[in-house]
Amino acid sequence: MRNKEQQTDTAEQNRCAYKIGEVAERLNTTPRTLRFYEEQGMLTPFRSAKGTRLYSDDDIARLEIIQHLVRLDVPLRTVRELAVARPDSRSGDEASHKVFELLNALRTDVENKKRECEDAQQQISAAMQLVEQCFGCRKKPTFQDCKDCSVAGQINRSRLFQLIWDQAQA
Amino acid sequence: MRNKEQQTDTAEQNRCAYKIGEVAERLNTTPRTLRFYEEQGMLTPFRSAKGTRLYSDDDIARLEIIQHLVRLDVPLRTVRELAVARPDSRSGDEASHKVFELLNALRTDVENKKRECEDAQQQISAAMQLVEQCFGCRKKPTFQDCKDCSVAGQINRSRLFQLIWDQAQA
DNA sequence: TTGCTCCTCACGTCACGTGAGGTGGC
DNA sequence: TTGCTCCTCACGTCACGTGAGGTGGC
Repeated sequence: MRNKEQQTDTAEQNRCAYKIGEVAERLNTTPRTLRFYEEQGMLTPFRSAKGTRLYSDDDIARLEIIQHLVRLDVPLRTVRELAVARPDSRSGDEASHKVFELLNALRTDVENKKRECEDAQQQISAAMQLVEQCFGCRKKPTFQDCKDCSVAGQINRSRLFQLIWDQAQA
Repeated sequence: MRNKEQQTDTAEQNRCAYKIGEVAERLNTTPRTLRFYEEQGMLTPFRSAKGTRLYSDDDIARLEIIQHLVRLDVPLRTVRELAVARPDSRSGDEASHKVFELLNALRTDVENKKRECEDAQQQISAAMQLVEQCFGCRKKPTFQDCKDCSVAGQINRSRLFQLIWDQAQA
């Protein structure tokens, strides 16, 4: 690594150094979460002489990716595995196969999650249509009072609605 | 409620009473999770004389709905709110408006989650295509050795790939 | 000096996981 | 009796949330 490159690297790290509060607000999260990611070795922001964390644009990009994965219930452990697979490998071939496997597993997880979302959307829509039919109803919402209502006969149109409509809880 | 109906109710509860192990296996979960849902007041399975939990078909249907919602990161608190909104209301109108609001909030959450999945699918596909290009590469996966590779120039095709490819971690 | 953000412990929470030690039916 | 499942504590874990008490620049 030549001297010129090192200078550029340092310059890029110092340029655009944001404090934890700004970064948290920008990423719609909390300082505690950013400190936690650091605790877990997900990234190591630069520190000022007094110890204040200073995040570069690269750090922020990294955090955004972590956020995306975390929102899809990817454990931080897996995120870290993805991040270290390449530097921990001895050749491009080894690195790429490791990463490919991780990404492949991730892909099926995301596919399944998406399907769950689509199923839930169906359930929610159906349940909302049923619930709307009770707007303005003055009866008490009990098994007895609803027994002969037309809504009662449609319960099986949504499993989610069965949870809502369910008979007395002990 | 007439005598005949009560008999039927009791019969239905006793009929098809599964033990916790069977139920856990069928729902692809653990006995501990089912006990936890009970602790949280999500359902109250019947007990045998010796204390063994016996789950009815209705209990299982209820558990399946809870599982769906939990997988979408719906807090158990919210699931419980959905379940108690109706019995806790004084009229069908009140119940339906409460439930409608809860379902409406849930719908937007699920929509957002689905969008996150779709975005992630794009990222993952793009990252996999890039990673495949490193299959068979004998170089060391370092900044220096990869600098002039054609893959290095495509990093910006996937933000996820940037996490994988990222320069040295401190 | 006041107000704001930053820092490091450190305990709390939520949805379970994981033994520890004991009971009960075939 | 052996093997299997069930039970109730109760502590551990993961991804943070939430004060507690103190420092630092405008």
